[in-house]
Amino acid sequence: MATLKDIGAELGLSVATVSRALNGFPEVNIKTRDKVREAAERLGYRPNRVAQRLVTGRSGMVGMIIKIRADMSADQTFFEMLTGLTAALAARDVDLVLAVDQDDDPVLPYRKLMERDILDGFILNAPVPDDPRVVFLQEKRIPFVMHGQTGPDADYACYGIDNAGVSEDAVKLLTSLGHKRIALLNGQSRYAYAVDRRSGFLNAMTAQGLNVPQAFLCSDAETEMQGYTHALAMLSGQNGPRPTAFICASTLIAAGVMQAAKDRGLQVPGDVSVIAHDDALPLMRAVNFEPALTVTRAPLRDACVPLANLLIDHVAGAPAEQKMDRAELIVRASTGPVPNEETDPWP
Amino acid sequence: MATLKDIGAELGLSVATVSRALNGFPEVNIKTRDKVREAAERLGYRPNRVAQRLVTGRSGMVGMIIKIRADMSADQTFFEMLTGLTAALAARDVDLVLAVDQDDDPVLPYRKLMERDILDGFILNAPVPDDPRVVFLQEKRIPFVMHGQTGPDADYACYGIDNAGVSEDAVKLLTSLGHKRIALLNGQSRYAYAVDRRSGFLNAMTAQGLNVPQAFLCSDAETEMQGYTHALAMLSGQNGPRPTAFICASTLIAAGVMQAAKDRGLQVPGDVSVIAHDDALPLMRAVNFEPALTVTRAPLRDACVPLANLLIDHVAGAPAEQKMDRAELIVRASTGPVPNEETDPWP
DNA sequence: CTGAAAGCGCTTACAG
DNA sequence: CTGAAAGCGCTTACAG
Repeated sequence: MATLKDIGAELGLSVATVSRALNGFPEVNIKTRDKVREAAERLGYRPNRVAQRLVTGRSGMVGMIIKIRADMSADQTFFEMLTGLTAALAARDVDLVLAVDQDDDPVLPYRKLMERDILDGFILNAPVPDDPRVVFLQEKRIPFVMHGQTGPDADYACYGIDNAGVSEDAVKLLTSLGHKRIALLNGQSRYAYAVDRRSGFLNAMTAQGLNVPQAFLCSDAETEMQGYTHALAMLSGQNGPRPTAFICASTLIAAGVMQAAKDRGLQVPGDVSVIAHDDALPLMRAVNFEPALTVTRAPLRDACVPLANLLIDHVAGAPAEQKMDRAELIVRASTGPVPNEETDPWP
Repeated sequence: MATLKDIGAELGLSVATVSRALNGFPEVNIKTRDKVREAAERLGYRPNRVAQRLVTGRSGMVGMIIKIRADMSADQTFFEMLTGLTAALAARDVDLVLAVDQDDDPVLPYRKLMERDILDGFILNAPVPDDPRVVFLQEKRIPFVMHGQTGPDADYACYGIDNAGVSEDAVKLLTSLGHKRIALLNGQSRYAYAVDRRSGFLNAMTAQGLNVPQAFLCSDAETEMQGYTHALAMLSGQNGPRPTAFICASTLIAAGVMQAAKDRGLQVPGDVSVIAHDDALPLMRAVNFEPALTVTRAPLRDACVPLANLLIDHVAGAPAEQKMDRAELIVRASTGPVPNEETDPWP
């Protein structure tokens, strides 16, 4: 393995100059710089990360701790994040170390990893209200970034989409189509995103002068089966009027809803409109739905770049930054005008 | 953060002596050693891994590349391995870096990671015949360990269970109970373990003088649904005689088989015996089956310790070693004597 | 614009 | 049994 010294010897330059040239320091003579780069290329030089890390005092590694749930519906999400984060971090020469949380105490795995003293910071996900991990890491002054929006008052680095906005966009689209009886099939209420989606939904409905019966709200695991079960119950009409539209927390839930509509003999979007939030997971493409699914779209993988950059910059000393993006509304074929009550098979 | 120098200053010793004491070198005076250790403890000393790595020339990190399949049945397995490997490696101060294989070329992700020049070696799994990853890594002289047995002639580090033996044990148990018509619901035939299970099965049957009709052999994804479907077909009796016993590649498949038996109105083990290989995944416990499942048992997590140690020793210069364990046969309630042909509901 | 030097925190021959 | 010294490969003030 070629080192700076080898290049220096080759060119009759000091390692200092070689280092500066390779790192693009402006004071280096441009001809020198080019000579150095050419030699580095030719000798197959690659910087020794460990040496760089020793001198900069950073390990170049960040950690992520994943919680294993019996609910395996999170897996696609996990692999998608893993793929994206690995790439986004690698682009800045940072490696990701994973650990599995097997404990009841949510803070313990973070403590254990820090004791090994090899990490510069952490990436957290699935924030909950008053997240104990946040309290712990802030107290220990350990850099981290949170995936997910925990409110504008967050005093730590975080990136996420505007989840209240997701619900607002869906409600606006549906009400513009005349829908009044709109159901929300939400994610589990212990997660911040589900809380935000719910409040965004209720606020938007209220703003339209619409009232939401309790029976139109549910929070559950994001599986196809849950979507199916809840939609089937709501569409039975046994607990009062049926919804004419569903806002689904995920495309997986939407798949269940569409099956339920079918099993009830209802057309989408003729009788029932369906809109879902789309994390753009490769195995569940909204365009391939029949009919193609209207979505609020925010590819999970896209979140990885800001997450990686926020964390790396923060580790390097930049202040903790909060960043939020708005999901994109993509209208496809699963949403349509509210059905005419006269042609409604279950008036 | 306290350093060796700090401890030396505290005690009036050189960093060399402190280093030796902490690393348990035999030449150090025992009193000195104890003093040093006490001071290290008191000052909260923890060695700087990066510095250690620079001087030893190793990164202290190994990689694993995971392939993402549409077939999500592998997930439990993945998380189980991740958990076990992380722990087993951490016990020897090695970190695991994960990457996701998104490419068609199975070798590309290994090449990419090596170019980043941060890994000491790799852990591979799911070997296939003439594995191209093995060819590549051997050619580049990159240390690795394979999870899975690829034959006694392997000239690289590997650890796995005796998969032919798994089938042999199952066949021996079942034939000792009088079974002659035994079906094998195997994993996908592109994997080495499935090949070994199959040949072990056929050899053991032949050794008993028993013949296996083609209809009693199948290779498929290891899902409950596949177990259900194949068992249901075999138990229909439409393609010739029904099997009286099933050997299943996994407990998940066995769950499907037991459901199929139930749906056909058959008792386990009265009419049909079921035995499965059990990786001891936490979410699919063989003891909780109804009836409790007879298994060949080899907890996946147990494999992680030898894997980690084989790799780390190999990285440190030890020769590549092949190690194989035998699964444990645990007889529970799902296997019983072959049914009397007279009482057999479908003779 | 470039170089000599110090230093990051450790390990390990080499002396004594 | 212990210490002084060199060195792992880099970065970065400090001189010139």
